[in-house]
Amino acid sequence: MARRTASLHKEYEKLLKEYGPQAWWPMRRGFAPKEWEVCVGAILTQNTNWRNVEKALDNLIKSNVVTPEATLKISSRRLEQLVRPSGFYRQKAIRLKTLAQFILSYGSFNDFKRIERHELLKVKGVGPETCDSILLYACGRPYFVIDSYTKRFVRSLGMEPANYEALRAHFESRLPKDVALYKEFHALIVEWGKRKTRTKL
DNA sequence: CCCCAGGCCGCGC
DNA sequence: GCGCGGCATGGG
Repeated sequence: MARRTASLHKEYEKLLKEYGPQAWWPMRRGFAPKEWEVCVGAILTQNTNWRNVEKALDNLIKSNVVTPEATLKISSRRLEQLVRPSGFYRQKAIRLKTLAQFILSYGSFNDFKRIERHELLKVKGVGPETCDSILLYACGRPYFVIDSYTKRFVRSLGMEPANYEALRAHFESRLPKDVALYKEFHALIVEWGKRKTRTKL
């Protein structure tokens, strides 16, 4: 176990060599998403195919609902219709408004960025994966994201994934505390997962 | 027609 | 602290 897990960084290097550097968060319209868009994506992708999330993101962008302020201002009914393609749309509309309100209560997004993890986890609709996605990809903080792809990946290495926190500790304790590395490794794992399950692009 | 997708909440136990 | 049903759309 120790030998296998100690080589986690080598698994990273293998993926990097095979796939090349990935976008840190799915790139849309040819450029990297803004911080709030990452938060929105993290909520909308909960148990949902990213393709459906993109449709919802397109709707939000077309309607210029691209900030926490605009997300609070729009009616719940309208917001529901915009995010509808991503599924669970009533829940997700609520979660977006809740998160927007929460972030704005910090004043600026930059102030929000220093939030304690356990505080962000208290927000209704923000579970461990959504939380760490926001912390890593929107706040630039060194928290390794554990999602279904990550669990599949460690299983492919011959480990049984433990609970979320244990798995996160597993990654974080065996990798240099490096935000860029965490982002890249996670993106590579997602790419790995998509290639493995892809039947058709 | 059935299964799945980058979860999370609320409940019962 | 863990297991389970509910939440909903779109693609294979």
